[in-house]
Amino acid sequence: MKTIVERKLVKGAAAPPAAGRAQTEVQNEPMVDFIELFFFAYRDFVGDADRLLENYGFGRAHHRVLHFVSRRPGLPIAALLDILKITKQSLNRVLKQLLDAGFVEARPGAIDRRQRLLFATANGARLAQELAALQSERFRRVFGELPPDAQDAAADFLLAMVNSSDRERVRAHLSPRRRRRDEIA
Amino acid sequence: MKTIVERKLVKGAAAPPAAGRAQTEVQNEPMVDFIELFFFAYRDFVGDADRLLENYGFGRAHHRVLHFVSRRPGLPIAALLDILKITKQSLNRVLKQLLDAGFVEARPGAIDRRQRLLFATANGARLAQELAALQSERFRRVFGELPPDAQDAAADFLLAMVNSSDRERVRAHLSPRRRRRDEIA
DNA sequence: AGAAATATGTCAATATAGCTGACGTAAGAG
DNA sequence: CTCTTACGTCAGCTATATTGACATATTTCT
Repeated sequence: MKTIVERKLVKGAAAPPAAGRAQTEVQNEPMVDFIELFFFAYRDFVGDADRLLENYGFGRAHHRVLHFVSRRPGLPIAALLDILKITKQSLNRVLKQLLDAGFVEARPGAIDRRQRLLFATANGARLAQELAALQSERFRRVFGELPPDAQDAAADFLLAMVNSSDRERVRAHLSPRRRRRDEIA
Repeated sequence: MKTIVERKLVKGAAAPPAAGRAQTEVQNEPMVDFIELFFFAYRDFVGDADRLLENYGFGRAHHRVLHFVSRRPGLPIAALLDILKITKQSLNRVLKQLLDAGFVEARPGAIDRRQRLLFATANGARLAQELAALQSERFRRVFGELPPDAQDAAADFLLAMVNSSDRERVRAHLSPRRRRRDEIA
């Protein structure tokens, strides 16, 4: 029986079809490097935590929720949804698992009792810290290999990459030392 | 006070192991900032392309395949799997759609005819370029807002973030100008 | 007070992107 | 001629996301 493979193959391998391609913009070219670098860097960055999370039966979604809840104690649901840019239905499955497992807890808001404010439990904080330690190792290695000003440069670069609509909010949650860096603007 | 800003990489120079607990504590804190910055930066970076891809009925998976096929004409399946770190079954669904849609084509290898070498078609190259242009815009804005040396600093940073096992291969695919930057072995 | 808006939960159906395991086939390598 | 490699494919499963509809408190507005 003839396979689909044979049908799809183009007979007589010769020159690539789009042979004369893409000399279009010279200034465009170097940015393609960044697209690729960013992909690989992020791929390996998240890969670290993934292995640890498996031991707990959690995935990346749980990691993100736990991270932000632990970093922003008392975070309301709506704020978390806005950070993650997902729907409440998506969040709910993951959040419920974290609540059931006792890594996160929710308390009704004191001012607005419709809100459920999220907090990491002791266990949750411990796991969050374990995960952060793992990923911090990578950053520490990286900055150990680079000149001393690389940390500030990287922080500036990453912050600039964020959509301007969210940039100030992201910056507001950096540690005070780093946040102060470009308040001179 | 900093004396000289050394831009060259300190290769293989093992970072000093934790000198003291107090310092570890201090160094730990800012890294959490980077974890968060990296998340937000990547979230918005990929968000750009997602909107364009919807018009074609494609997702991120298609984007990644198209990107690497277009950047590495004649890429064999196995190499693509290794780059993406996914299984062939996962790749196959996505790749088949790109083949059927005429954005990618496969030719048997000239040396090893078991291989299917992947190429972007003219249409595929056009879409890849459109996507790259979109994402390049963000980088161009970012580097427009930062000092002139930020571009090299960002490239060094991102490359250092990649697992050492893949770093040389990633670097080998950078544009020659950038690749030459730290060939000082 | 009553209506409207808000914050959240939930049910159902669906899409996408990944996975493991098992099996098949053509072609290179020993 | 066997073994291995490079790939395709079937089947079934999981994780993460989506849209749409509806329910329930609680706050806010008129």
